[in-house]
Amino acid sequence: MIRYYLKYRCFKMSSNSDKWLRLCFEPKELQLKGTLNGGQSFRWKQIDSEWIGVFNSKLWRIKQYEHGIEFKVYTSNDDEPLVKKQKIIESSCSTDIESIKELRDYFQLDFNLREHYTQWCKADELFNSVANDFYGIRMLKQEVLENIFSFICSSNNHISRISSMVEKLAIFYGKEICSYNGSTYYAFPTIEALNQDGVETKLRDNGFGYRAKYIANTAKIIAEKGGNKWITALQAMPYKEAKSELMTLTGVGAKVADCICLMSLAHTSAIPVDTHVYQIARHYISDMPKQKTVTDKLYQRIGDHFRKLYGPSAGWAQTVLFCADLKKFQARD
DNA sequence: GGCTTACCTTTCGG
DNA sequence: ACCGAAAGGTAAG
Repeated sequence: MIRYYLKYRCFKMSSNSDKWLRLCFEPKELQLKGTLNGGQSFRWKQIDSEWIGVFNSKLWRIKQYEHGIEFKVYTSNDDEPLVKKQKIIESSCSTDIESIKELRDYFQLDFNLREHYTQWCKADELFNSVANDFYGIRMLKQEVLENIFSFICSSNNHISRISSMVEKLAIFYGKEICSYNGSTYYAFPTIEALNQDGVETKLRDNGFGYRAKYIANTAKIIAEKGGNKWITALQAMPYKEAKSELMTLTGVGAKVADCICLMSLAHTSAIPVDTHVYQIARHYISDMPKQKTVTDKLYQRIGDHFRKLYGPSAGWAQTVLFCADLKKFQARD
């Protein structure tokens, strides 16, 4: 068993509250652009040299630099419990350590990416050919609820439109975090907020199309199954069980369920087979049937192929191929 | 089990 | 500028 080590160091850039914190790691462990802009999360935008986005009900500004990343985090003040506020006054560094931990979890920095890249390069020529250009692409560990509703929005849809839909969900039903640089940022909504009357109508009026019903129904189903308790139970399930549980939700089929398993439940071998992956798979599998649609059987077969090729973290490897495939068609930057 | 069709709307490309 | 097609699919028959 190989143990992986990464070096983390944190220090303040200045002593006042408006400080940048640093998270250091080996080169090529994380590329912000490929990771945040690769179609996993729809809530990040690049402004000048920094990435701005929301997760865990906080606003994060993150910059890549030579030996890691620098970041600032903003929380809404009014919901901090008194005890926590006192704690902040006593020791501002404790929140810094919490922030660092949250960020490490979000980027899953305990996963040694470079070692895996080396293995995937050996295992597969196509991976090897894109690995240099698409280094440092990680799976994020996202909030489960955001992940579920984001990918319900993703069906038959463009990334640009998905992003605007997720933003609308946050604006309509999420709690305000803060304003920064002329924009107001909102947390992703709770299940209670999404399970109100009138959600379907409002979303339909705002261009969600048939997904409005999926979202309203799914919110209802999750609430009836116990809301956050259901989420906790889901997080404890093994991959197959979690996948079939997710597929009981409206608008969640095999592909979306696998996205959620991979991107927020840490099931590293889940392979979401979409049109891109299907096209990629055609290059690998010689006797691939000429069907236009992906049947259940074919879906399974394609996933198994990549799992055999890349091993237990095949989902991570496949995401790198997906990013490479995405960028091929948008080489405008 | 596999195949077809409808589904909403926006964005993209010719 | 206009218009058809595609867009990280799913559900129903």
